[in-house]
Amino acid sequence: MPATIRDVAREAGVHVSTVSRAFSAPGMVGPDTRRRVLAVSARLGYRPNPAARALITGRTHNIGLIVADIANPFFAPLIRSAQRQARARGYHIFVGDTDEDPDTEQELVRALAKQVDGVVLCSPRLPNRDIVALCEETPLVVVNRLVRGVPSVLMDVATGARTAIDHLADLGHREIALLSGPHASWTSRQIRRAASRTAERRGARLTVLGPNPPTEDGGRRQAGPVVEAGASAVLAYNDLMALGLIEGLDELGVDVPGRVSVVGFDDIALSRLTRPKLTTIANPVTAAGHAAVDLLLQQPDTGAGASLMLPTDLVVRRSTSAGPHTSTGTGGRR
Amino acid sequence: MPATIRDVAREAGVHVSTVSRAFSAPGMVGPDTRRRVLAVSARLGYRPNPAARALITGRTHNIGLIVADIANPFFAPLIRSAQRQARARGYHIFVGDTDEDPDTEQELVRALAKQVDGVVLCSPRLPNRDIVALCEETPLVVVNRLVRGVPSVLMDVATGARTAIDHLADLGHREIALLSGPHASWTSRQIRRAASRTAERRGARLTVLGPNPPTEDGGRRQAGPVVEAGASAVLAYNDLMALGLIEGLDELGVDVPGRVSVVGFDDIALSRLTRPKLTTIANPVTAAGHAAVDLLLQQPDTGAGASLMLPTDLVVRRSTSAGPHTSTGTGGRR
DNA sequence: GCATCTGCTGCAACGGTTTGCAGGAACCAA
DNA sequence: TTGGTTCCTGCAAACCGTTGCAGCAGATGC
Repeated sequence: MPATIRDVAREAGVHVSTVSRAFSAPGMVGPDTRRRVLAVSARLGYRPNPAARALITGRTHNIGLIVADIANPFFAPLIRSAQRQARARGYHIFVGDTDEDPDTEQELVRALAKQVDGVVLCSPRLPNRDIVALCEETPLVVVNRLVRGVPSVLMDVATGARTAIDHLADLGHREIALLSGPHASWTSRQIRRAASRTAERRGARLTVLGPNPPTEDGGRRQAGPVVEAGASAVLAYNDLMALGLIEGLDELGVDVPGRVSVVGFDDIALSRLTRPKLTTIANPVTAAGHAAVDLLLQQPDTGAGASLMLPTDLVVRRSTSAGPHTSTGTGGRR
Repeated sequence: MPATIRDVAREAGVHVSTVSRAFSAPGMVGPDTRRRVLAVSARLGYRPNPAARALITGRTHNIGLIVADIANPFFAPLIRSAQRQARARGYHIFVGDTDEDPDTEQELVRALAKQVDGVVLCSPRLPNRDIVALCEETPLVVVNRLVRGVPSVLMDVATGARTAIDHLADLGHREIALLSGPHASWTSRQIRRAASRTAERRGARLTVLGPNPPTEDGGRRQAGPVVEAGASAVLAYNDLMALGLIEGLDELGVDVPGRVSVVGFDDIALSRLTRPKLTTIANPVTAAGHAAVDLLLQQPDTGAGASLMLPTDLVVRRSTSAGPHTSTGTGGRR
């Protein structure tokens, strides 16, 4: 029903190859021929069929974007910026939601592989080995995970965690709890390691609570354990958990930041809107989405393996305050 | 490089058509032939190329999903549930972000049209006329808009708005402000009309403030105007605006719900996490995403034009309280 | 034993586009 | 006029599957 290249060719009195070239290699056809072809195309509403084009060129001008959970506000800006950047470069994007399930993740990549020029895999839950295998089947860029030989976009969560613990230690906290994320999360491991080290260096005790689902509810459930652990400060794997925790603590009558300080991770949009406003480590998600697409599309040029580390940032708001060991001597007063 | 149907045919010692049928019409090939073909396919990692398949069958098994803003938390669950339902039915989804721009919206539908079996258009900003035109080019389902002849999924925002105003009137509010949404939003018009009527019926005065961008910032900016208008209660076009407004009022030293009651719209996930927790009209977004996909995929059967109206729900939390005209006589005390 | 039917498989056209190759016209220089 | 360019256009193969049709073998019916 929609016009094909043949319809245009017939109507314009030229061969189909000329029509094709009028679109994809404008310099190769005579100016007046080109004008005529374009005019006819417009009149007939002709648009080249991407599937047919892909079949022969091997380039689909589509990319796949796979995340653990589309509805997680952490990913929303990433998807948005990836989509925007893709579109700017003439690409469309497929999104896939793995629901935190590694098998779905793998299956999704494979299913998409044939209809995309590459896949951006965000916060994968798959073991490295499988990611490498997928990488051989289709161009791949991984976000939030370091995999040897696979180009990746990372956010410097280790430094973020260090900064967060330093911030809490500076405030005089010595009993700190860490709400860890999903077991398969590389980010969570990074945070945990950096937090442990920093806590040790600062002479604070770090209690790791988890793994937890990276949701509000995952945080709320740890409210009890947090007070039992006697922590005066908490670093959460992400803002959602931090907010859930604050919620849970509130239900227990524990004031934040009065009795417990809470630091989140990500700086999702809503952490500015809660009360108390959340102190958190800002993750450069928008930049990451943009960068992942760029990396994917230029991949053949630069060669695989290029990785990118984006900086994180401590944003101090109102969910942290001075702890029991505030050193009035050297730390100054607040 | 990836295996094609011909590789499998050669390796299995059968004709390509047999391989094809082994996948798409298993009953038509002999059982042992089928087994052999499948075994070879597995060994070679063969998967039918969807583009080639689409070229001849005319079905891509993809659908397009277009929203005004992916990062808006209202759409996230919708995208998620649409993706899930699509996948359950063997479809993948493209997402497009129009950035609230009608032209982008139209262009996106057209660009996607050839590579999808249909498009779900959410909260379109395009005039009805253009939507009808698009509908003739590709199967279309519209969410949050009623367009004659185009199948649509609606949420009963009119009833929602009525319920909200009734709630506020019941609480004794007589000066109510409405923060309207984007000018091109059908939903916003519906809300406005229903709110006006209800306010009139209840003897309350409704001041319409807007149009506003449907964001936190759009709400914050109206904090001043709200107090100037002397309103003791506000209904916002969406939760984001409501939260922004509360934020703005807080900066002005106006307590919510002490001096001003605020009702939001949508019941996005985070409205449970703010303080005060937001009273809002819950929109059945997840159901809508699911339904839109179903409607789109069964479209040829039921014929176009089928529309679906999903119910909304008032969720009373802590951002509303008794107003100046509390009728202690009939309304009971609180 | 012959015609008929059923079940499986092969053949070849087809879908819409791209692209290497070749041919033709117009141009220039000698 | 001839030979060599340069530009433009047409031809046809190719991409990877699907599907209507025909053929063939074996089984069935009489």
